Parts: sequence; C-alpha cells; structure tokens
Amino acid sequence: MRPMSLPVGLPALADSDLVGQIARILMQAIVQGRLPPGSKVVEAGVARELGVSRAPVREAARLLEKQGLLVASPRRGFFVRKLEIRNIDEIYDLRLCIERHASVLAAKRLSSESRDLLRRQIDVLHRTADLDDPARQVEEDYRFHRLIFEIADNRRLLRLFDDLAAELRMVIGLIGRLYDDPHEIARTHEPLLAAIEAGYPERITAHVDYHIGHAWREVGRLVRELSPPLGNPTEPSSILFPTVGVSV
Amino acid sequence: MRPMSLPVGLPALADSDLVGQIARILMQAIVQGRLPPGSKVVEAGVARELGVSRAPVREAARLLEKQGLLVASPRRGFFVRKLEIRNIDEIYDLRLCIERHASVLAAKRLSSESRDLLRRQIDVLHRTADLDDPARQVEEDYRFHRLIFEIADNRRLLRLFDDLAAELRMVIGLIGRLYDDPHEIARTHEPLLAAIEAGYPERITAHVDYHIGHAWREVGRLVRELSPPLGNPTEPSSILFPTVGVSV
DNA sequence: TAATCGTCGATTGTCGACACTTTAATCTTG
DNA sequence: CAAGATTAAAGTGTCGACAATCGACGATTA
Repeated sequence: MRPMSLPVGLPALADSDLVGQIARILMQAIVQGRLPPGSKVVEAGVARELGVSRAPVREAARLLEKQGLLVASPRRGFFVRKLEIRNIDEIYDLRLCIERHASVLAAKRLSSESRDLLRRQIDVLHRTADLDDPARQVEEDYRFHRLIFEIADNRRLLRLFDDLAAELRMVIGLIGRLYDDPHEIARTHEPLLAAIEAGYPERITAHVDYHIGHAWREVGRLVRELSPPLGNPTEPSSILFPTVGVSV
Repeated sequence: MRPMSLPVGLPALADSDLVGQIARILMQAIVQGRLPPGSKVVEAGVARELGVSRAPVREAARLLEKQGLLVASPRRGFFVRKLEIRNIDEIYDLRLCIERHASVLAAKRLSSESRDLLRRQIDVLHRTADLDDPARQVEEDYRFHRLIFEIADNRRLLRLFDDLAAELRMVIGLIGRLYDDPHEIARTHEPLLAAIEAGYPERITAHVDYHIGHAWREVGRLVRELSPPLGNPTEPSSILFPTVGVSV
C-alpha cells in the first residue's frame, strides 16, 4: 500500500477501474477478431453482456476511439476501425519512426541487466517457435519490442507503442500466421540486438528499418490480398464469445 | 452535404458534438493557464458552468486524460497534469522523433503549392513578430510546424503532433514569452525550410534537431527555473473566466 | 417496376438520482 | 494545546430513464 502519491504523476492503476476493465475487454475482443473491422459496437449490448450500465461503456469506447481502435460516427455509434491499406501504412510508418528512436535510446541506456532481458526474450522466441502457436508467437514478439521501449525509458513513447501495437495485433490476428517459419521470427531479432549492443545509431536504425520494414511489407501484402474480406460491414456480435464457433 | 461516407474513415466532425466541444473548452482553459497544472477538475463544477450534465464532461475528461493533459486519480477525480521536468523531456523527446520523420516525409512529398504554404507561413511569422503578441507568435509557430505534418500526409502522425502540441502550448503559455526576440523565431525557420527544399534527409534531421532542440533546452531551462511555482497544488477555479483579473 | 415518403423499432445523447468514498471541519481527550 | 477520533460536506462512480435521431421496412405514387 503505497502512501498515495501526489494527485498528478502517471495514471494511477485502480484496483476496480470499471472503465479500464471494459476498455481492456473491448480491446481484446477487437484484437482477437471477435469484433471484426467495420462491425458496430452497440453500447447497450456491451453493457448488458457485461452487466453494467451504458455510461462506463461509453467512456471506454471513447478511450478506444482516441487510441484508434474504434471510430465514432455521431448519432450512429462506434465502429471497429477498418483495415484500409492506408491505415496500415500510416501505423507502420509511425511505428518505424518511433522504434528507430526507441532502439537508439535503448542502446544508450543499455545495462547488463536489460541486455540479458533482451537476450532471454529472444530465447523465449526460439522456444515458442516450436509450439506452433501463432498467437503466442506474436505475443512474445510484441514483448521483445516492448522491452526495447521500456529500456528506452520514455513513458510516453511506451504508451504510444502500446497503442500502435494493439492495432497491429488486430491486423496480425486477423491475418493469422504471419511468417511461414516461426524460427525466422526469432532469428531476425538477433542482428537487431547485436546492433543495439554495438551502439552505433546508424547500424541500429538500419536494422530496425530492415526488421520492421519486413513486417510492414509482409502485412501490407497480406492485407492487400485479403482486402475484400477484411473490413467488410459486419453484423453486431457478442464480445464475450466467438461469433462463429461452438458456444452460444 | 456530402453523401454520408461509410461508417468508418476518419472521426467525422459533428456539428453539435457536445463531448468534443467540452474537450476543446477544457483544453483551451488548460493551455491558457486558467486551469493551472495540479489543479483539480471538478466534474459537477464544469458541468454547471457549461450548463450540461456530468456525463459528457466525464467523457471529455477521459479523452484529455488519454491525450495527456489530465491525470485521473480513481475516486479522487481529474487533475491537470503537472509540468515535471521529466514530462517536458519526454514530450520533447517524442516531438523531436516525429518531427524529424515528418520533415523528411514532407520533403519527399513537397510540391510547389506546399512549399509556398511554408514560405508564406514564415512571412506570417515575420509579420507577427512586429505585433508583440507572444500568444499569437506561439500560435503561428505552431501553424508552421503543423503544416509540415500536413504535408507529410500521415493522419496518425498529425493527430499525435496535435496532442503533443496541446501540452507544449500549456507549458509555453505558462512560461509566457519564449524568446526575447520574436524575429528570432521567424528567422530560425528559414534554414529548416531550406533543408526541406534541398531534400537531403541528413541535412533535414540536423536542422530539425537544432531547431527543436533549441526550444527543448529553452523550455527546459525556464521550467527548471519556475519549477516551484509551476505545478503547485491549486484551488479549483472557473474554466470560463480567468482566475485572476477583472471579471467575475 | 422503380423511386419516394412516412412510419416504427432500435440506438444514441443527455440527464438527474443515489450510494459510496474522500476530504474538510469539528469535536474530543490526553 | 496538539493529536487523534468523529461528523458533515463535497465529489465521484454508476445507474436507469427519457427525448431525439437514425435506419429499415413497407406503403404510395408516378
């Protein structure tokens, strides 16, 4: 029980923060594809499913709107953002921009502990590759890159990365598996870490460009292929259970 | 009267978007210093002053929280974010990162029209310098940099810049006048534009680093000087009228 | 038959109310 | 008189309700 810091610092994490919880639930539903792009998020429906009133649902939706996962259309409601290719490009463009920066910063602030964390996470990536669990692979990949931002030690930068990552996970989750060879994922991180350890900004940005750029092209290609099916106007559906499947 | 585009695109601007209006009013109150850092934003108070209920006020506050202007403390309310030096550094660090990127992008996408826009905005900066209106000077300065982001043509990047700019304007607004010589502001933009016109990424980033870095150091210095007075816990006050002054 | 208009259900935007928590003001008590 | 306990006031978190609006469907008309 910390002595309750001054009222202003960083968004204090509430133990029973209803709005935050709802926002997380909605986010998960979106990134896991249960609320596909273009689908409508009906306030009353979500509220009923979660057993709460509409007020906190609206606030949560507003947060996700500002984050970019939802789009608000006045008097019509909230919709899951479509995956138009332009959005993908804009997200990856920004991602590339901040990840270059974060990587260079991380190199500056790199300690032996933080270096070990990165190393170990690459090991995890390798081990995960054997599991044949694409979702898990994406998750561990995300963790590695998030580590870089943590080491960079700029909270705002980290928050921004989390926001972008949420949208990218939605994209990747919908695409399914991203790489044919999951070990490829693990391997491609090694030269990046090596560059960060070496500490030359040019080498680092070059490797980030290659690494992220690769994902960008790959995702862009897949989104272009799947373009019609992705982002079609869809029926409202349950956020607690899969739209298609056994349950309900 | 456009044919009402598809439900998902960019946040459609509503003509009577109460939440958006409230968010703007609150933002103005904050950046203009009527709600000083650390002060509490009482929902009922704001609602009463604006003649609305608390619901839209809460939603607006949540948006401003995600944007970084407010900090939510559960069961205690919203507070205007303090200007701790760490926040300043983090904001400027991110600003520098994305402005480098935007400037290089803008150079790539530069047309004769967009170049003229930048040129003309520098002229405006010069003319504004004669007016001895620091707030206006800051505003026109902001417009120039925003132009760069518009030319860069990445909507997400632009939104991010706007968010950061809001906080920076709060800082600068509280400091008062930033430069001793307002013409200095106008002049320092010229080599930046020249670099963008020339189009070499290295030159561009170097000039951005110099330009933004200068502001960063300046603001940092001033914030450090004013550190105790800035961000003190303050009494709640009206958002419609100045806390100190003639009216009320 | 195709297009337009009007009606009706569904959903949003906003409000006032109430319970619970925090903050302050007041009252003890050593 | 100071420090802690007690009480009152203020404020937040959440809810249910109501009017305004939107979209779909069907009736009407050319």
